[in-house]
Amino acid sequence: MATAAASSKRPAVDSLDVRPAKKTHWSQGLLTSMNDPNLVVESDDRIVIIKDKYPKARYHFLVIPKLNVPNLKSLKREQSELLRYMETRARMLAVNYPQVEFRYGYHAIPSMSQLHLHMISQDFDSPCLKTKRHWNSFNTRYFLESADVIRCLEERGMVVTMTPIAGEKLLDQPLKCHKCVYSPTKYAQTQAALV
DNA sequence: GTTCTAGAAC
DNA sequence: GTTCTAGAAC
Repeated sequence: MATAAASSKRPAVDSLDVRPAKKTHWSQGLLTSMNDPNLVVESDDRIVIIKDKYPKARYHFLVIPKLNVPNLKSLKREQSELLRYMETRARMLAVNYPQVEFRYGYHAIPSMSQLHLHMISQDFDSPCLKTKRHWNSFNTRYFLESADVIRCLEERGMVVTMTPIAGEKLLDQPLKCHKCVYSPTKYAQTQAALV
């Protein structure tokens, strides 16, 4: 009786399952972001383009295939067309930013699961760009040009990247300007302060 | 991937 | 004192 009374008073919304979604491991975050309307900027039957949650430049997007493709290693030769399509969609989006220079590529050893093509403007002006590793992930060979990845897949039937150790080595390299010879050292910083 | 923080380095 | 770094947690 008491139970029946309580349940009859309960508003309809309570009958919906409002339990929070199961916690997923952080490395699966892209699969969540793909479905976040606040992040999605383009979408069709094959791909989703989202804003990077922690943009490392003024414009930083990720093109993600809807097909489950965990990483570069899992790509088969037949899927080079998908990679071409991802780059094409990225370049189509870039048309909206005629004055902005972009690069299109993949991280050699990404931390997040699900293949994602970075489309990043070359200003690298962002409060989220905080560490040497951030910089080097876009400005050393750690950043694999989309065209090179596609060529490799088509010529060799697989994407050849590098070992995690080789990746770490690149991320740990000294900072170096992507436009000129400048390399910020303690000495250079001291001299700059004196000028 | 990010954030936080303790200890090292400056 | 401040800054940098590596490790753990998320």
